[in-house]
Amino acid sequence: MSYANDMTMTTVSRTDAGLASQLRVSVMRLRRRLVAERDPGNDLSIGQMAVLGALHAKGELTVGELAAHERVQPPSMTRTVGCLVDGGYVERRPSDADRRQVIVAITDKGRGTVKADRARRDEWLAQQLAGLTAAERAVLREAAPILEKISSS
Amino acid sequence: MSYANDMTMTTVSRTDAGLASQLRVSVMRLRRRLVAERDPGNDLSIGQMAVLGALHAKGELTVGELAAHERVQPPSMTRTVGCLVDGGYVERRPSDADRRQVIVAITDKGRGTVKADRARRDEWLAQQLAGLTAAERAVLREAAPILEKISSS
DNA sequence: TATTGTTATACTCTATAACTATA
DNA sequence: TATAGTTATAGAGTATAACAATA
Repeated sequence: MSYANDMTMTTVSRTDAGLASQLRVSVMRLRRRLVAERDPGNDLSIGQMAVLGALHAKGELTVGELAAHERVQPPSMTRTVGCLVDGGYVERRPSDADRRQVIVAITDKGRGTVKADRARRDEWLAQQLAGLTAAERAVLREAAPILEKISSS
Repeated sequence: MSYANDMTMTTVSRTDAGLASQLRVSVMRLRRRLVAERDPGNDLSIGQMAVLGALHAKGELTVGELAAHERVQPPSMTRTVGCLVDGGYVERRPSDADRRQVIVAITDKGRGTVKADRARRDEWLAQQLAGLTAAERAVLREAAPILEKISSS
């Protein structure tokens, strides 16, 4: 990658502007495909799966925390959580520390659903990756943590 | 990248399964950030912007072509196009070849909106890219077309 | 009095079904 | 008769406003 070091500052900037465009389009398009490859045996909506995913990662969260995490208003989260409770994917209980708060916890069924859904998406993506060259896969292996770094900063 | 060639088939598969997971999470998260960085002076919905983007790229399309492109039913596209017409972003006219078809064409205002919206997203992304090392940017420059290839296959 | 969450209600987006115009 | 698009109507998801319980 030594050629990058030979560029002037102006050239690097211009190239990066193009990179931003290209990367945005690539990411948007790939995400669309990944969403389309959702588990058909899974009747939960995108929003419900997002909440379940957050709970799978963080264990337990209050309704307010979930609303903030998903950037949604509290009443919307109340509704979403209600659907998940009805389906047996999560359980709801009042907090001991502050009895106004409601703690939402994922159930075993919920964990299973998250894992199955992810496996389904990964299966499609892994097939696509298998169609690449080893060098291309190596590039993506390097790129993934960089994309992650960009998102969380 | 010669190490990949030394791996057994099983090892490669196992590694790629992990890569699929990692890549999926990275792409999903980055897309969420990019969507959040939409132009606040732009009151068009995500779906409307997607249609405008398609027209910006392809010039003119019929309602049916737009519906197929956005994977939406024709009545939904009729409605979306109607909103865009009301806002002056696109124009609608019957096809000369087949008078049942309705051709939708983007206006100058529509083109301006697409460019402003993309500039806004690219601005945020370019800032993030500027915080990377030259080597990391080089990796992303290689990765973008590979992500594109995966999506369209 | 302020905060957490819920209920009531309305709006947006998309879908299916029925219809009109053209091929 | 088949196709392109529209209109009518319904369902899912989310928002704001008003309210109940707790701090």
